[in-house]
Amino acid sequence: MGTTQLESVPEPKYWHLKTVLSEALDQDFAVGEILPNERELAARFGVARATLRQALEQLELEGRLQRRRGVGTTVAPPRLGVAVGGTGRGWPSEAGEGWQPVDAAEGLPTPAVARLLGVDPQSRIHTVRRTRVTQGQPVAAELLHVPGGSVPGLSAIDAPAGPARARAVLRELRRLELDGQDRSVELGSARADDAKELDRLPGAPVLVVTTRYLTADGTAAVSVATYRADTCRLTFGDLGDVQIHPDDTRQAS
Amino acid sequence: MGTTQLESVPEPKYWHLKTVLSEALDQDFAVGEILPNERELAARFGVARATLRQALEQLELEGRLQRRRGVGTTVAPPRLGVAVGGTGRGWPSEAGEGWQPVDAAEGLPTPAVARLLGVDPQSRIHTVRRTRVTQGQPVAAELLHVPGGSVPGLSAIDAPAGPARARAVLRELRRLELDGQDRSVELGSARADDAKELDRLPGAPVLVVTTRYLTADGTAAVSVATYRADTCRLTFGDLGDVQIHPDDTRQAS
DNA sequence: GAGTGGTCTAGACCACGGT
DNA sequence: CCGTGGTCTAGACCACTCG
Repeated sequence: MGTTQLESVPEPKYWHLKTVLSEALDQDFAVGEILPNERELAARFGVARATLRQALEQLELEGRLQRRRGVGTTVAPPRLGVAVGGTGRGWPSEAGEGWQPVDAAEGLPTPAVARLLGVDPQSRIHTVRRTRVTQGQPVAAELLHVPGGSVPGLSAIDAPAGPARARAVLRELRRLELDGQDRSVELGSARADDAKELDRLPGAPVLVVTTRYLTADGTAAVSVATYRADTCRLTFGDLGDVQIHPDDTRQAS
Repeated sequence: MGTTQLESVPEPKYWHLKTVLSEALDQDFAVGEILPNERELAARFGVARATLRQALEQLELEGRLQRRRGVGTTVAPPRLGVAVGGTGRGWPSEAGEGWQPVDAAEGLPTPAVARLLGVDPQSRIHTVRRTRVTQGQPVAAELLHVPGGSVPGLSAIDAPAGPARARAVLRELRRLELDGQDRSVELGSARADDAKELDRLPGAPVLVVTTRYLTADGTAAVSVATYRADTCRLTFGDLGDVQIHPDDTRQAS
């Protein structure tokens, strides 16, 4: 009788821990505040550090925490709403939306890019690297692939490597008349070079946005942008303004 | 002299392991094939099981692997492209696109939902639960929130709990004239109930798609859909057909 | 019951950021 | 230099699936 049915379906420790921490974050901590270090938190909750870390990992994945080696764990601000534009907007903008051209180069496409572009894998393409910064924070790294054949003026570009060359390619690209766009979003993990641009460790979770730019002739360019999944909320339309608290967005009915 | 500079920037073991495994998956394994178990793989690569698991975790996050307790680790098929519709499509379809109504209930909104709907947190709303199935696989679980005030016929619904009631609410909803939509995508982790519908463990990575349905009167409904991040690629437009191999989509220029 | 992945422990050392 | 989070180990036990 007196026996209450405790843990009949024993919740994993890290899961329970995550819940407890999540509530503590809401109530007892302000954005930017530093949490006690992992060893102390683990001791305080009576678990191994690895278990505590599993809980922190989840919370970081949900955008609640930010961890930096050598510094500590801080409470993350709400995710930034970054607009990625509805279908059929237009060419990639130059200065707008925080995009910053980094460099451009010529080379062979990967099989997947060749397939997306609908070109011969052996044909040379131009690749523009851009970075997107919002409110001082790097949020995305992009590779924009343009087949040499789709833009006439491309081969004439003689700007030296660097932002100037990237801008030149983009300028040529915008001469074309755009018919529409195609977009897909999936989860990925940051490659070493992207991670560096995003100020994260390799393998960090990212949202990979693949965009096809279509003209009457077919696919004129393909962009693959990797957004920081921990700090970003991709918006299509006007939802960007609204504050969404990550944890109570969804509810049991 | 004879000393080659090995590991001058020592790559983490699990990262290197991931690369090796990734290549092995491309070359030596077919989709659906079962890998050796974790203990054997760890032994074969000379690492602790935890380290091996860290590599597997990443590969699963990228949609390359599928792990099921009691069964084993299998090679995952390419991600399913699931259409989530461009901005301004229309009301949620009933039978189309694999959506299946599950249930409907009345209750109070969470603060976040109330904010998205622009209603008083104390007002009662209807919540419809739906599941989306594609090619026999559950890919998404959705909660559709409808304020009682926005649809006149809603209070007259007397269908018993279950799919019939859900269909009734959707039917009433479709009477309204839709002005547009708003959408955002972010990373999250599956709540226990969603995880069950998606056939995953709680905490599994999901893509949370929040949609606002707008009429002349304001926000008529809000949908929060959680898609399996491991198996799904969300598509906006016509990109759904194209095969994208997860790993070589992005390249160094 | 045998075999699988999932959780957890108690340590150790490393890489990085600030002082 | 110290303190932080990041990696890694070698175990143990649990929960699940299936024959």
